Amino acid sequence: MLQTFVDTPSPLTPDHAPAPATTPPCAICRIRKMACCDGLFDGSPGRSLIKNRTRATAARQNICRAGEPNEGVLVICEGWAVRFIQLPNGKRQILSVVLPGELVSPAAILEKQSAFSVQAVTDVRYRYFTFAEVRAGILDNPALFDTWIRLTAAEHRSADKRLVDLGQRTAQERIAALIVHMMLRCEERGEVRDGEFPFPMSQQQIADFTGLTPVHACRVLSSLRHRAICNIGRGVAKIIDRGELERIGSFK
Amino acid sequence: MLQTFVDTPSPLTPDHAPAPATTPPCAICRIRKMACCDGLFDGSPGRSLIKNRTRATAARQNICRAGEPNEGVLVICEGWAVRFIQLPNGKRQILSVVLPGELVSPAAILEKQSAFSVQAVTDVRYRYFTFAEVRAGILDNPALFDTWIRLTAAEHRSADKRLVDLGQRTAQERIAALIVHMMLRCEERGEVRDGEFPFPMSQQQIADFTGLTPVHACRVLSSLRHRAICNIGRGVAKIIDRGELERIGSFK
DNA sequence: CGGTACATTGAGAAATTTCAAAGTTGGTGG
DNA sequence: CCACCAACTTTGAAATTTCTCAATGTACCG
Repeated sequence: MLQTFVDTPSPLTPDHAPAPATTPPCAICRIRKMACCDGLFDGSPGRSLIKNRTRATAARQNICRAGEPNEGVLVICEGWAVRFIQLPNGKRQILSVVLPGELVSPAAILEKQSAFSVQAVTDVRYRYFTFAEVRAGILDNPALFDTWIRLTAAEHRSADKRLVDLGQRTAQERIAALIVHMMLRCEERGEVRDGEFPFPMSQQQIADFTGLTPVHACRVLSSLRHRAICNIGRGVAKIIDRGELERIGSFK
Repeated sequence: MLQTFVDTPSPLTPDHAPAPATTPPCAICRIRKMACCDGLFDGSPGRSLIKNRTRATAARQNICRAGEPNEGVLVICEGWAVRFIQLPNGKRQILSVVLPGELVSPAAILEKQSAFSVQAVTDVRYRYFTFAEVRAGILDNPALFDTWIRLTAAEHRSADKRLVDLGQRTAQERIAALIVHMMLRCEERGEVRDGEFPFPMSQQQIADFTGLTPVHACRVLSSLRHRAICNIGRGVAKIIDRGELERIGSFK
């Protein structure tokens, strides 16, 4: 797995080759300045990230499963991951998409047992912080406390928005909203060029996120493509008519 | 049940009409021992609830609206309330049902501007704590910190469950899940007798919670009634076949 | 009483799912 | 380099779920 990650960067990994896991990756982390881990931990030498090894999981593999004891607080260093809940009948709901530099779930930071699973969308590099580190960091440092409050509140607002999405909006609106949302997040990271950005989610994953069947997700994507609004496929999203896409995807 | 409201004026009352309550309400609060406010604040005399007035809002009126500056941290003292988001097109999604003794949204505890609205389902009595009180309380007292963490994590797990509900389950399953969920919460409060408990939500509210139309919610409720599973109406839920209801409502 | 909000019912339309089959893609081993 | 395999995507047709519109019935309140 690790070998896969180091030797065969997927088409979606940045031009700069990913660091081998033995190099302190945070030192060269492209998004370190915007990453939660930077604000949360790099300041205190004793708790610096650098001494923690990263791990890797190949695309489409699970990083952790609901019900397993948590190893600590999970942060994605590189690649896309999704947080999801699997039902006994085989259906699953993707709860959120996690990008590099983000905590997988700020609100679940002290949960000893996870209520959700996490899957790698692309090849992913990630690391854990121990509960003790995180708890002490937050209680020691009021600024960290506020940062963490802000992250938790943001995650919560985002969950509320998703509820509105799933409860009140059509298939097309949900898919457009997902594309717009990912576009904005990629834009912040400087990953959008000529209206194109990495979009590694499969149609099955898009369906699991939006609460649709893969077949219907495919039809909606075809329709968006056919109407020259955007073209999603092969790991890349190309936005053609941004105004129209945002109009469809925004709350009405 | 809410005799104190008889003397509050008609439904045309301004939303923030204060309750006439001269009695310190927490002293007689039936659910005080299980309420978040008891654990969070009653211990410290300087911040005791007792000196804060409660306010009242009549059934079907809004307690606060999204976008308005928050007055503080909202706790429901008596009655049912719902947290919701209203879309410009008139649709709305109910995010959660809040019962007496509960914080309206633990994760939003320090948000100066609310992202959601709150509506009274029944006549409701409630109060605010100031941000300063809450923040100081949490930072001063590690036990409170942990309590609050737990509340936030629970709210978050609940939001995730609702996402699964809205994304993956049928109308009948969602409605059954709502009924079972409220039954369990009422059971904890000792409000279930002979399979009956208060259920003041209108069909419109049930629909807004489950992401259905009121007409379809009505059909599902009729079906449950017709099949002798449960009978929802006139503010009361009567559970007839609990096993079957739980089977329908639980994750499959 | 009379009105208003809420609940129920029917019929047809629209959105989404299901099932099934065929086309594509990318990776693997010969 | 090619053939093959597995996973993913696309398309069609029919079934199902849910919505919309419209009309009627019912409870509660002043």
